[in-house]
Amino acid sequence: MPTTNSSPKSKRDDLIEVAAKLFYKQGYHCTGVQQIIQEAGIAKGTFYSHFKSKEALGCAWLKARHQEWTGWLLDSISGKTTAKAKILGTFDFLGTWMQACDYRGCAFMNTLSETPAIDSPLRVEIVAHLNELKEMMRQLVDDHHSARSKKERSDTFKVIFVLFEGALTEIRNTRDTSSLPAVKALVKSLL
Amino acid sequence: MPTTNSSPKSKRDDLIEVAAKLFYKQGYHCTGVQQIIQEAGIAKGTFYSHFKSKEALGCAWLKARHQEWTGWLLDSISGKTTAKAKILGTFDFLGTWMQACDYRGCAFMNTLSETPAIDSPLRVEIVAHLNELKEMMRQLVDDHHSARSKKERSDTFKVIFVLFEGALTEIRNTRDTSSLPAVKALVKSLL
Amino acid sequence: MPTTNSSPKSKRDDLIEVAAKLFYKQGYHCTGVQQIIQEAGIAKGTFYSHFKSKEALGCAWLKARHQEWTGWLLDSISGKTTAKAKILGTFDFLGTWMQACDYRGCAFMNTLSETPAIDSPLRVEIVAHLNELKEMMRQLVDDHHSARSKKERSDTFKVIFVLFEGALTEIRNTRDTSSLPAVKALVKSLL
Amino acid sequence: MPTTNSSPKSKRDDLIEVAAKLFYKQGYHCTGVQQIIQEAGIAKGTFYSHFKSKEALGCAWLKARHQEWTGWLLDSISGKTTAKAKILGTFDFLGTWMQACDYRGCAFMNTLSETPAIDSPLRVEIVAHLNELKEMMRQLVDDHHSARSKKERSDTFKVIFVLFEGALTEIRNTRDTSSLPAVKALVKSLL
DNA sequence: AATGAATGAGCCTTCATTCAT
DNA sequence: CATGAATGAAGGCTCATTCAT
Repeated sequence: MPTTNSSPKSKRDDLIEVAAKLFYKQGYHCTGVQQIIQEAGIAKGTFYSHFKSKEALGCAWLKARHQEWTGWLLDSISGKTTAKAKILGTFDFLGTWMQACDYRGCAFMNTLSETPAIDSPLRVEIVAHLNELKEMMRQLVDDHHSARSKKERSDTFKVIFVLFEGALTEIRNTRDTSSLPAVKALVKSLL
Repeated sequence: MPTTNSSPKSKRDDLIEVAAKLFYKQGYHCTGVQQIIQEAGIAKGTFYSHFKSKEALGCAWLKARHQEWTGWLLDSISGKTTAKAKILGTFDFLGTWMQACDYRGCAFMNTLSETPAIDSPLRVEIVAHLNELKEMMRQLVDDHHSARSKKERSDTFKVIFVLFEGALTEIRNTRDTSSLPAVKALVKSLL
Repeated sequence: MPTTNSSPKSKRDDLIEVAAKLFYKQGYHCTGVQQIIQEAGIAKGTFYSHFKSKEALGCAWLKARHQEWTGWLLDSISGKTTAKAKILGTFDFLGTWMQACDYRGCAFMNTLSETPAIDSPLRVEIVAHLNELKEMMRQLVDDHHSARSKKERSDTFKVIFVLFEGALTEIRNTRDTSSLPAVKALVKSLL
Repeated sequence: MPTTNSSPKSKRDDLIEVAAKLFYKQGYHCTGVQQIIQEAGIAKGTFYSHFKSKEALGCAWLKARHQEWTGWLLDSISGKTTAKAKILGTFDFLGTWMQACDYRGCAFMNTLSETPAIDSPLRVEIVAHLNELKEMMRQLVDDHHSARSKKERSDTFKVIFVLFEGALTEIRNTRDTSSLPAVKALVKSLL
């Protein structure tokens, strides 16, 4: 995601950008503040003038990541004209994106795995992201199946969302997208 | 997985047992060797006479975890007489187990999230587990659909496995099993 | 020590005022420049345009504190008409002031405890304060015992000053003024 | 205070010994863990295997200091045969000791100045020391004035203790023992 | 004067691991 | 096998100070 305007990036943005790369690739706990500031070419003190803690940077990263990733997803389906096509498009996006990210998977789910403490501030961002993604897909299903009963729509949405999460997980685990066509075919049959 | 004989547990087993609890609950990187030996009541040196590194303990944990978890799964479906009932039973198991483990999810997938390095020794255990689980389920689908074409069986298996991984992920993320009935109904419709 | 005119306080004075509160309450080394400027609502750069270092602020604080505290002491005995009454009054002041300051004790002695280096600039202010206080009390004793020999006056002053410092210390240590009456009675017997 | 036997000192004792020197000379907050381990020739990790924090070392130091200093005091008056001589001896000790310690004063009072927080663990040790010293002197006064009323003994003790604390403070402040003879003479007159 | 971003040495503490006993 | 003292690199974070605006 290149910045759209040519305004000079702030150090804060530099830090988030570097952290995004490292947290995502190496994991949150395997990435030290030291490495982040080193790769960003920024002093220790500067880091802590922008973020009160590593955790605060983690939250800022997840907030930014939510915007970025949601943008990618929406962009990828913006050309589709029907809700059904959009839903199917999200599964195509899954394959494309996972290959592009070297099969690292969902930043939010990965960070949730690393941060089981139920009161972690990171969890707030994670849950917010997952909920928003969920609502986005629920809306698409509702749009497509507007004629059906609430219960039917809800169940359809539930399994499609589980298929989305499952496909993501499977591709991450195996570094292989070969399950995707069958999954997509099943989704199609549900719509 | 209880030990089959009544011999006193070795220190090595004590360490794995304590590590299992802590790695699973807190995460691999958030759990220090110090905490493990402390809670196991074992000396530092003794630890390193049994495991050459924390990573080696991690591998031993995952090996043991594979046996334990697979045992739970097989036990839970051993009463079923048909392949179809066994497959559906795995989804019931999912709900029961996830509630019992406080929604922490799959030790292997969580550890994969924490340890993205592709050459990590932990990854070997993770991949082995996931592959064995996959083969187990593939066998069940093959047994059930023995009359169908290889391609059909393969596709059915793929989507069921994705549904299994997806349901697991969804329950972990939301600490809620309410997606499970719809997922199970879909699986049933596929068999 | 209120400012004698009604001009708005300068930032410099704000800084000294905030520092006074924090240095006294928390100790000199436990109080950071950051906290001072934050509570004063003043920028980092502004701080260093007024004081070349934290130590310089410390000196300014002690200078101001000397004026303030000496003012309190003099005010408290200004109503007394004899030297003897004034001397006894200083011990009454001790009790009143120590209770008011929550038994934190003498800013100068406390800072001396924190700053043992013999060439510390802070020490200059501390010694100056203690000397001036000493001369003030010596004058009172001289006034009262003007008929006695120099040696006698000097010895009387010495023990009274030691009793003053001792009472201050004792009240600080115990957060309790119950030694004061006995001390005051002894002082009275010496005059 | 040299160790009386030739047993090899433990690293823990080395650390306390080095810390004692540095905390006393430079102050608690001006002395870093780094400097302590460096001068003790001990690794970081070793430090924290002996003390869970710098504060814990501080407490251990004060505990040891209490024994050491009390020993010095008792030794210095053990040759005296009467309570009166012992009391007067404590003031002689004051002068001797203060010159020997380069007028740094009482480790406990200095540390109290640095650590105003009322719930500091260091304060527990400080208060314990001051109380024990107080009881020691109260006992001497009681022994000497056993014929007098409780109130009389209490008041005498109070002023003598204040004189002790005051003399200590005055010598520390001025790096000069010249007040001591007059103080000692006054104490003598009270006994 | 005034600002506040930027600095980097230093803070206390924890880490996984080694080694002599 | 078992011990636990010892290691030192690295962890996250705060410090007093500088400097371009």
